[in-house]
Amino acid sequence: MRKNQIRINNERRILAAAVKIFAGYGYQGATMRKIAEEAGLPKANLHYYFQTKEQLYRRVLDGIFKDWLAAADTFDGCEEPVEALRGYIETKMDLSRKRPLESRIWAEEILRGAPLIQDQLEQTLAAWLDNRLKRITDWINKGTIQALNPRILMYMIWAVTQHFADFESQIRALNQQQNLSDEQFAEAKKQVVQTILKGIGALD
Amino acid sequence: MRKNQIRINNERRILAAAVKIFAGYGYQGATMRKIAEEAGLPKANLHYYFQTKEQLYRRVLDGIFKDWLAAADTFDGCEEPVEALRGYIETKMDLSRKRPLESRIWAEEILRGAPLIQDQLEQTLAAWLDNRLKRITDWINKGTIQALNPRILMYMIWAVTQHFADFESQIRALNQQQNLSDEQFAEAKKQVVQTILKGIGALD
DNA sequence: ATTAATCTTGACCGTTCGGTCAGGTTTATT
DNA sequence: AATAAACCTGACCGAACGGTCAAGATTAAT
Repeated sequence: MRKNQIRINNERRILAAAVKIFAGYGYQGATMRKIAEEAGLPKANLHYYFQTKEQLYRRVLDGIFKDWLAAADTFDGCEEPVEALRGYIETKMDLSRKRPLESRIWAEEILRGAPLIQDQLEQTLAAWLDNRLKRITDWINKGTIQALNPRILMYMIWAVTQHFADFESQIRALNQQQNLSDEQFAEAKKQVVQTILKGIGALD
Repeated sequence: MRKNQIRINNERRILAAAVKIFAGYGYQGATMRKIAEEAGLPKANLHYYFQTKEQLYRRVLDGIFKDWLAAADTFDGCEEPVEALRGYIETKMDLSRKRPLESRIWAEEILRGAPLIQDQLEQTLAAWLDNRLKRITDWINKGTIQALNPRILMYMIWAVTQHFADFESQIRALNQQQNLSDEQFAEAKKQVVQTILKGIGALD
């Protein structure tokens, strides 16, 4: 057996359990006992791998942040606004649907004022955003999309794409107590892309 | 002095403090001690007016829900989609800007799966939404806006209008650590209205 | 086979939580 | 002025929290 395998396996189990519990109860509402129970390990064992609750939470947030940024590849891979934005919006919505727990943990952290990830927002995310804003500005200068504030466009895209994960329980309550089916979600994705692209003058 | 005035005054003080603390720390993170300190009252006094933390929280949520629905008046007052939707989006964004704490409390409750307000969502909000969906469907049938799923349109509007309150700390981190100025917010409002209305074929 | 390193865990600790309560004070009613 | 009702609050309670630790079990290195 590969060395460190025990550590690798147990850290993975604990992190998976932590995602579930942090998403379901929030940082304060989550307890090390609940996470331990979900992971099927004694509580003291969690503290062997992650010294404090905050360290465990930080590791969870780090993983989410990486996925968040990785979703940007689609944006960069295309030259024209229609493909780039469609790809980015669809990737982001798919990510929110596939991993709603992570989306909710992120949302709660921001809601609480981003006490632990402010630095990453101000540095990594701000730099990431600046690069994309330049590309949007280029499209505006070329006349491919209409004149607008690119920053606000990105906020709109983030808002809509994450809404379907973060407000899932509200959407479910308004959808005969059923989660969106794959068909409904595909329709939503299509309409979101259509509305935004048309709304910025990239279509029609 | 009007009778009950003491109760009225103190309940108001406690509710105002509770909004601040619940918004800043979440339901679990908020403590009766913090709320009491914020209100400038002994903790035992809070329990005299609100027997439990959950009852206090419910009263806060009730107040938020009423404002939420009241913002719909603009939607109903206008016949044509451009005025109705512009009015609704602007009212909703103004409300989020004026009372971001309430918006965040609502968002956190939904994030946690709406444990306390599921009934209100499934009944009051669902009925409210159905009426508005009918009006949107009428516009589609008249050809005033293009064919789309009205439910998804409403989700998009909710997502974007609340984003500026709920994700304020993220927006601030990406805006040179400054909250949006009144001018920036007015620009955002204008662009959101423009993009959505154009995106559904109500403009141009 | 022996030693060292890593892993496991029940029992325990100080702190803080939501909530209670008795007894005093203030306000309203007659 | 007397009584009742409403209001106030320091001290306290059991439960649950994050975290610790010593001692044993397992795995890796020699």
